[in-house]
Amino acid sequence: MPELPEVETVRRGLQPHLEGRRIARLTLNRDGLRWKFPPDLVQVATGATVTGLRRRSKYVLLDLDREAAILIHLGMSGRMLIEGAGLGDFHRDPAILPRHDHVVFETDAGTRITLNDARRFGMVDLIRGSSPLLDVLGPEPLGDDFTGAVLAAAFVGRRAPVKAALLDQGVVAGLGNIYVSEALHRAGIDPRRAAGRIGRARLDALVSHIKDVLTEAIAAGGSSLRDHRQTTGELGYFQHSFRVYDREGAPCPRPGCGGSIQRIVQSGRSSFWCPRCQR
DNA sequence: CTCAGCTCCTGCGGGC
DNA sequence: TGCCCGCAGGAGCTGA
Repeated sequence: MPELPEVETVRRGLQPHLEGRRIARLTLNRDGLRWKFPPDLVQVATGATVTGLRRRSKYVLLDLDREAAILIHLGMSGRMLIEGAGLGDFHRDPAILPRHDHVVFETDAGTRITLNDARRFGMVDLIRGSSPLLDVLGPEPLGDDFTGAVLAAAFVGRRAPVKAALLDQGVVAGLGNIYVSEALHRAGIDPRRAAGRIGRARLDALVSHIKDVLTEAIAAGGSSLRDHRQTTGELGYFQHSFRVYDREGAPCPRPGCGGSIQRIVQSGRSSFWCPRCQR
């Protein structure tokens, strides 16, 4: 499901239900996801008040009124569902199976917030101050400190394809398979090109297109692939704005290009691009 | 250090 | 209709 825009959409959906609320109960329905849950998670969370929700890369962080924060990563298939008092007729999609409800928060407002993750690639951790998971991350792509100069420095000497380099969360934090393809198409860059062999002007443009596509996707409530929903159950609609992702064989949307979208596999993952206008 | 491949896990859609 | 295969939004780990 989630790249940066989807995670930001989740954070915004959770915020009114968690910020300033006390966690009345935390229920773990298994001993972990990708990794085991920390042993003191329930004890630390129970009774704590959530003072704020942050996002870093694809992580959501729930700051608690004690020296700790709950870190959540949704992996590939994680979803946060909000149900309960005062939320009207929340219709739970029958495709979201209750057997994958792994973590359930209940707040003092009577709201139930459930992490459902079929593939269990997600993570829930408790962090004090920093965390090795966060320490390795590069700059936020929407931050002022993510610039063409920074990207150029990160790409020096790198012979990996730019597609793979942009998926490296240590280079820039939060891009995933969809938005990398979209940004490279907008920038007119061949995804196979060695990262270290892209000129500075083109990197400046690439940075600008990355910011644009992420900003547009957040404004649209993210992308809904398969049955991913926002926390409210509504669909994000940015998938209708994809120019290349999952559009193999479609005409290139760049005006006057006339090419057609191709799918190739790089490091085991699909890339979508137009061989005519991406060089 | 860098990089490609493998791995974790379940569900779904397409092809036969 | 039913089964099998490939593929899916991530990212840590391994070994070359």
